[in-house]
Amino acid sequence: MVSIKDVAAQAGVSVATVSRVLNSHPSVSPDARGRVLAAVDALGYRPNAVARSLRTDQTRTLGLVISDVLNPYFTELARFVEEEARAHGYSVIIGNADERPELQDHHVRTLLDRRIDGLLVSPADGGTPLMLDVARSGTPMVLVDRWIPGLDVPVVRADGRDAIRDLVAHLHGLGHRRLAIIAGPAATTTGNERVEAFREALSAHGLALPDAYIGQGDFQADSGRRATEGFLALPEPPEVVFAADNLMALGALDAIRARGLRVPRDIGLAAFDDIPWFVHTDPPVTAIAQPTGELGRAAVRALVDLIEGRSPRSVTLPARLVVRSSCGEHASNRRSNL
Amino acid sequence: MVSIKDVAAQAGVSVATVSRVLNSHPSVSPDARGRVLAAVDALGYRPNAVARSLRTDQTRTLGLVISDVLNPYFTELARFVEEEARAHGYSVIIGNADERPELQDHHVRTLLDRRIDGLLVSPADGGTPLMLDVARSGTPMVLVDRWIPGLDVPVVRADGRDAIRDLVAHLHGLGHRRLAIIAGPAATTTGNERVEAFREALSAHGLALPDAYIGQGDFQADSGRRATEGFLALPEPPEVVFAADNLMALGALDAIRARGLRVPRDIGLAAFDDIPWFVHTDPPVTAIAQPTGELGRAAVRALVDLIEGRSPRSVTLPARLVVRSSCGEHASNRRSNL
DNA sequence: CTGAAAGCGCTTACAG
DNA sequence: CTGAAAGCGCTTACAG
Repeated sequence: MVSIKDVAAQAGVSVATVSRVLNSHPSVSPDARGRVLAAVDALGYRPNAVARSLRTDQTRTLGLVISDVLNPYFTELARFVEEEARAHGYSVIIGNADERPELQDHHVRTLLDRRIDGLLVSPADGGTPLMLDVARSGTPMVLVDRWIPGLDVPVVRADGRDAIRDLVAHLHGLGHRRLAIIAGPAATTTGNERVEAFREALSAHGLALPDAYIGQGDFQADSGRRATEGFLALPEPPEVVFAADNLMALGALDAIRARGLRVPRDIGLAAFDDIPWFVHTDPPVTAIAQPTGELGRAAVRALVDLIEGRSPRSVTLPARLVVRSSCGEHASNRRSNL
Repeated sequence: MVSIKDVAAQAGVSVATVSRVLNSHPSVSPDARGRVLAAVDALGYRPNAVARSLRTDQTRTLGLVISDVLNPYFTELARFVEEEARAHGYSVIIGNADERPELQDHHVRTLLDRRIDGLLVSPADGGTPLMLDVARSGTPMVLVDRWIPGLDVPVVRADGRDAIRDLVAHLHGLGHRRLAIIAGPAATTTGNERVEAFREALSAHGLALPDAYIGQGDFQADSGRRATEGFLALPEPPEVVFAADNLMALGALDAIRARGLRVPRDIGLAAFDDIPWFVHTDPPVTAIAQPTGELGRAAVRALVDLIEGRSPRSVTLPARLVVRSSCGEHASNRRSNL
């Protein structure tokens, strides 16, 4: 590998001068600059980012630890995060926790060892000891989507409360009364909140949320499958199942189909997180859409603020209900919705 | 940040000794080891990976540049790559090219600047000058999914030829004769090959592939939409459209639905790449499945071989046809397929 | 405007 | 078994 020394030799200047032109420091003579640039070009020199990081104590890199790459919601989030980071001159390294706290911690540790400048995480649970340490250590950190109660760290997330209320109103209007939910892990805020918001919305309509109608999931497809099988085996199964994320909705569809039942004729289905495929599923799935792009961008902006010494505030954006036909339709609405 | 010096001071040994116990070098007295470990623990010391990399000239990091993170096929590939890399003691940094050669090059350059130990890429086109340079420079590199003609670099990919032949036989058996394809970019090998395999399979049945039945796509949804609109506007539209990846199939479904048409009644649809949602689309989509997990694992193994001085060979794995109902069904088959 | 020198945090021959 | 020292490739006061 050609190093700064080679460039200096070729240009007939010191490495200090080479470094200055590379970092566009003002005090370099046009002549020296020209010779350096020519040498860089001739040699195909590229500065060693590792050495530079060691010296400057900054890597211009952000770490992003997401709960599950296979979840299209997080994939999309990751894409926007990278895009915004790039616009600010940062690269991002993604770690996939697969919804497992130990794997999350493994990635956090690796990222810290690499001395990333800041950390973006959607915690896989309520806060491992490591996560608490990191927060206390002063490493710039921002939480996305999910947060850790009691941690004084900026949080960028969507609030699904209103959308869930709209969903329940929609279901109630359709005549459904037995409504069930497949929840995420109780240790995650999104796991809890969605259940609580659902429960409150139900009670506003005088409906209860019995324990049997709360399926315990982990945000992955298999758990949606199992929870749905549980519901279907009940003496009085729910009329509609609300899956707290899109993968559990996929699992629910699997289970319903395996039983030979049809949506929405035999049972309705709705999901948190909207994805392009929901338009083409059989039937199209009613879902709650998050402003994913905005979330990703806001999270990066908050983290960069933190890194550069400013004090960002938490950001909460509204989610919104997208009605399709998976919960049944009003007679008057038939054929009106694509 | 606590450094190796702090640990040495606390343990009452030299930094050399600390380094030795950290790297489990044999010649360290049990006593010294004990004191170092205690100091590491007390101080919460974590070695600085940046400094270590600079010194050892290895980062234990692999770069993975994929064509499009939003494509579930590549997301899955990335997940398996990370898993296998972790098993070999490597981290991976993912770069998303969004099917754009300049963005791909940006990531390759960044990755090289970070001195990753090896590069895994599914090229966004036929080979930018940078890619050719990298290959020639001797940087350990393995191509996945797509490759660059004329480049002497190991390639790990699936061969869809047989599966495409099976698909065409299936379509022919169903009575379809006017078969169209939405191709990927001509500059990609997967873009070309799938068209050529399709054309050959057609000719084996005495069918031609007219230019009007070749839609030019770019592996992303929008292009599938546009190509399908083109097909539907033809005086004699095709009976079946074969999309060369799952995102273009999504676009095709959008276009078909927007026209008020139904699959497979009005037009059939098949796709390269199988994804979980295809089971639940309306109708379930006949697709060609790649052995994604095996591809990801084999690619990492090949790259690690290269890095460690062994000489891996290219790997080609078969893809396979998964018949569902999006192309119509034999009368005898009705109701037999879930 | 320029260069010599120190130093970032490690690892690793070398000498003892 | 252990430590002093060199060096990886940079950047940046400091002096001129």
